[in-house]
Amino acid sequence: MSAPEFFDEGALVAVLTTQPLDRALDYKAPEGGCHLGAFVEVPLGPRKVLGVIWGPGKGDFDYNKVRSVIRALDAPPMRLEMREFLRRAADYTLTPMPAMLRLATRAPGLGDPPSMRKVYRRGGAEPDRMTDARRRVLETLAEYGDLSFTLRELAELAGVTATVIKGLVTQGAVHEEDSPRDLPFPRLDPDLPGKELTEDQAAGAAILAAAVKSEAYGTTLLRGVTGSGKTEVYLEAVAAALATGRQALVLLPEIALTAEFLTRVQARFGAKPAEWHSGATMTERRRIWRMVGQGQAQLVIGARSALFLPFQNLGLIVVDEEHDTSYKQEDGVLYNARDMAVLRASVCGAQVVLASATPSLESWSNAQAGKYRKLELTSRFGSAVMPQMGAIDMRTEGLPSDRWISPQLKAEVDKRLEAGEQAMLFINRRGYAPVTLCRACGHQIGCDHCDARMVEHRFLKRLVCHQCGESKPMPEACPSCEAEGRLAPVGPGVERLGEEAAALWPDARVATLSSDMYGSARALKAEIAGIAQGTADIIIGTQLVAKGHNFPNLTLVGVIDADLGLMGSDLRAAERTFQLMRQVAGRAGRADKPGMALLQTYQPEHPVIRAILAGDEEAFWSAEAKERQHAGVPPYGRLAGIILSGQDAAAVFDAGNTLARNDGALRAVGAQVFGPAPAPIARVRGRHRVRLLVKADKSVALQDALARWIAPLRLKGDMRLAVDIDPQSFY
DNA sequence: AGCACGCCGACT
DNA sequence: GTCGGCGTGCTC
Repeated sequence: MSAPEFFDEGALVAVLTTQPLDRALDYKAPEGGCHLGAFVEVPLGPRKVLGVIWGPGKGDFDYNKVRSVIRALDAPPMRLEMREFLRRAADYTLTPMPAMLRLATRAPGLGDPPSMRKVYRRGGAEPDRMTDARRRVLETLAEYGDLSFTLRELAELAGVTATVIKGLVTQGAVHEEDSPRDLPFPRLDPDLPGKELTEDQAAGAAILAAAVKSEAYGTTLLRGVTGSGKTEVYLEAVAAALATGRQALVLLPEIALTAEFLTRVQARFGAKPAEWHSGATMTERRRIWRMVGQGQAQLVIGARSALFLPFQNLGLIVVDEEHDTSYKQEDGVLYNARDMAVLRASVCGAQVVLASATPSLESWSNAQAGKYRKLELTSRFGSAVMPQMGAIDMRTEGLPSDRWISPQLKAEVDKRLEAGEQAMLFINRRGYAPVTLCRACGHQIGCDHCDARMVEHRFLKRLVCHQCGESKPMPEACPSCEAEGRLAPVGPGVERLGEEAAALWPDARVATLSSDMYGSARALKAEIAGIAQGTADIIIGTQLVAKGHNFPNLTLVGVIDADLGLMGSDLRAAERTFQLMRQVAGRAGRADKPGMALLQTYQPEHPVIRAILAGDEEAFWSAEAKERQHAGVPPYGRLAGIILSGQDAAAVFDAGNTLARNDGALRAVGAQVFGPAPAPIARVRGRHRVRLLVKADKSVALQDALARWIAPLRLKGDMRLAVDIDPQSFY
């Protein structure tokens, strides 16, 4: 027995709102009735709130008190598969449904009638007098044929003021009309010839295209080293989806690198796709949300939240750089976009492509177990080869404590400079120095709100907390002992490395790339594009440069501190270091020149460093898999974090202890609790945080047990509890 | 999330 | 008396 698809006026309907209520509420269907899944406006207390018709009403509320839905909004109803996706995502992440629904309704003016704007095109009449300015306007319009423009566009193109155009409108020579502001995206043409593919790539593309055409769920792990043409291959899967009239979504981890990507999409399909990210304006967001819902955006390139757009006919989701940690949302609703992509695809019968040169151990083991199809691209495009890799043993380099570029690395950079090639020095630390120490009393400057140290940013002339974003001017005197002029930077950051490089190579052009040094993503994109064209000889960069940019003239990558990330208790530390090193190394020698990658390390015999140098990925993954299997941790066991936070440290800890003591629901399924312990970030914006870790066997229905476990806990005051399924950060 | 209700301490 | 703190509970 299936739910009715339509409810007549006055019928009882259950409405899920975006307000944090724990269940749907009954309402009467509005005048004219409403569809199942319809976006509606309902009265809630004194307010009007957004909701979705979730099903027939339960009828367990005093009928006389049931109020009516105000109106159904002008948007296609939420599809069954979307509701199913939200429900299952909520179950998996233990997120309340309203919070899940909020993710799916993140578009402003969702119910507003289409907003209009004035556009201008050639009118039938001729102006009474012809002037230079008027002629330019008419010529511009003639040049572009039937197209129409906004006032501003036309004025700019013709080089006239708005007054001139308005004058022509009164004469009838230019026609003014209203047009919907939210325009459909230009059609993408999947039949345009793509880049020529190698045999290897063509075979992979054919497999993916066939999978997409099956219109059934399936996940493929697409593995290929940098430059192996992963993008070209999965764009053929996109082409297959578009050719069968279905929509496609490409998720990217870092919005800063979409410029290059968009160019490639445009080259393949002849037009730009929709671009969904946090920096988009309200207007853009609304346009994309609407057009996706009307099927008039065929392809969306986006950050993780694009997963919650109202696709009508989704056939393919690509998760590029699937191992990237930024796919894990770390505040608000805690979800991993990679996993949710697989869930969404399985619900709507779409294909997933997880693309990476260095997959996560999770995906690797799923492929190994046969749950995912495995596709490998082995040959590199063109004549480039993988770089020659080597370690620099820092124990024998004898560097002073305020210098980080070893003589050996310097010598190699010198060679590149002489040859007119580019070198990159990589360090995964933003700012100037990670620690500011008082030489008089030993005090380290920390954040007033968090338990993190403040990082000096000389570029901004401030101390910045990388945890909460708090910043303050660099003080003259020590805040603890008030000694003046004794504060000293300790340790390297990307800015300080840039300084050292500028001193070592005074005649070279040194470019320092760090996300916080550019006012906007646009400025950063422009800088990166410039560097690729050769505006710098030495590139100093953070994380940012490890991600997918193509620098054709780059032949040397030096990793300043390859040991960063090998320390600590993070279960994924080794995996992450391995991935990062491989990616950085992949930057070198992409085009027609052989590359070299040098890792500065104090522990050259460490298994991770050795695996990287040997280039033996299978050996690394097998060893790492064995370790995790032995420890019973993901992906061979299950982990969940419980984070309690509040103003009162003692109360938060007490609540944690209460939870830990009453762990019957967990023991019943054989799960263990560890903690409470101070959370990885023990204090954020003045709130104390305590974490418990729950570890269980892979076969355990962990979410159910967790829900039963935390249900009896009554949180007082401002205390909050968040469940983090599959936590990513451990320190 | 808001907002009302209600139960205690400090004031005109 | 009553103003206002914020803990508790409700919203169809």
